[in-house]
Amino acid sequence: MHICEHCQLRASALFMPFTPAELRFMMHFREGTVELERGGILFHEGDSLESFYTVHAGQGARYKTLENGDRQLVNFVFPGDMVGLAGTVTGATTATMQAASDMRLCRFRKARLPDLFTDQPDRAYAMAWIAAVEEHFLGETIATLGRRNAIQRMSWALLKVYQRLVAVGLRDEAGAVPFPYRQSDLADALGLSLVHTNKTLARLRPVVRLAEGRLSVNDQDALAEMAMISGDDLTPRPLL
Amino acid sequence: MHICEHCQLRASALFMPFTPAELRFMMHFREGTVELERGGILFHEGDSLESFYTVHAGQGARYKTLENGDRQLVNFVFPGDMVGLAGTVTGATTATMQAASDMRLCRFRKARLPDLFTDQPDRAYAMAWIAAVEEHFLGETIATLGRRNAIQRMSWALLKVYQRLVAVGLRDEAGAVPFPYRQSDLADALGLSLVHTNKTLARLRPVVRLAEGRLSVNDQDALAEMAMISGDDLTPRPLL
DNA sequence: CGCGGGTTTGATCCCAGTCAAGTCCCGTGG
DNA sequence: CCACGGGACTTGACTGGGATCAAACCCGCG
Repeated sequence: MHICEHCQLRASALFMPFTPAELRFMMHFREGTVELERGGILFHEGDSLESFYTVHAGQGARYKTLENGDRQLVNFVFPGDMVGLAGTVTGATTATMQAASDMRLCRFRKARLPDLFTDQPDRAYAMAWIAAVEEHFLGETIATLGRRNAIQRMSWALLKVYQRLVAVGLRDEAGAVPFPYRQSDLADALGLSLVHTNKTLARLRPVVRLAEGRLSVNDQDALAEMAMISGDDLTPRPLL
Repeated sequence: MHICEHCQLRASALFMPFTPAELRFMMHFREGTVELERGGILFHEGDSLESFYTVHAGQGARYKTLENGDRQLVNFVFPGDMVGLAGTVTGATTATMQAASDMRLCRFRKARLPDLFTDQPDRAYAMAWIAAVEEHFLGETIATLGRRNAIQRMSWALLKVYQRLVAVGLRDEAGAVPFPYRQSDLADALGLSLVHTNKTLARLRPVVRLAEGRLSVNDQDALAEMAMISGDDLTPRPLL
């Protein structure tokens, strides 16, 4: 399931293929691409958007800023993801979208969204599917923040990120995946302080390492180890 | 935005009205109603559903059960809400849906979902809208669990529940709304222990009371007070 | 060489979890 | 009629995980 055949190239492991007719339609539907440099902001929380996007390359994060000034990261954004749909449909994005590395995104006009639904009911169905998957992840995040302790949260997050990046084909020979986020990003994602985030990472160092913008896992056993720690089993999930 | 004109009767304050043609279509699309008694389970996490539902009356909750056995409530479910869509689209629900009071729901066949998208693009758009609103709530929940302390979480949750139930017209003369949940439900929703939930409620008692299945707020000032405590302002949100 | 962003480590404190009792209330059965 | 039990709620005492404060360290850069 996907919206952009272009971004789908990178995310092919995740999504079903397009028919030629759909491809032509999508090429037409797409408005262009957007380049975003590390740290760049695609939209702010509350913005009303004229476009939504799919991620072609690079990684980012969506976060909310609370009244007292601190940040809660809502999710990481990876190649193949769709962002900003809420901002076009409801007139206000629910979070700020920022690039953690240089990114390239495909842009789609809001105005043509009804056309998409009318002309391609399958695409509308795909969007329902994507929304459902998104909801699944947010639900897991809620469970993690609500009920797991620091080391469980950390291994859960790193495991999910790793699996996701492997799925989109970004694992290198050494078994590492790109990880442009800072420890403070992880802290804000997991609801931990920066200091405790660091100490927790130290405890996990025998299993997983974070260095030079890469996340590397020692071996397959390490993955199982992380799953064990996080309290998440390795049985392949039906979604994603 | 809504899917069921029947449930919309209860939730009319929230949703836009149907056209007569849509009404005829929806009546046909709906398969029937479901009665659920207090404690009853509509579906379990992981179930593949043949139907999804809208809530006509009563309240419930969606929760996940973790490996270690404890529960994380993902969201409360109120009249006008749609539940189980993910279970029909992706083949696996993301959480268990349980009734906190007796409930009546409207049921819609999965098999007819593509028809809905094809025949009524507006309805498809409505579903995107609903998904976006849902995502908004889940994001707020994540921010709350990640970054707020016990008393902030509690007043945030009670305020949201209260506002929501007022919006669907369930406030009585005394300014109270039905609240069939137990303190342990609140605990599981907010990621707190039952004991601390109770103590936090005690601290909030000058402002808000929970008794006999009702949630009552002293006055308008109390609402502002809760908003202040929770760190959430009272400015009306664009999304409900 | 100084500076700033990111990371690391140690010391201390406090919010919330855990354990333990006890109350209130209602339904059931002797 | 009262004893019993179980579910929801309450309250107190103790403990610990993670927040906070503080200080380095490392490294690339002007």
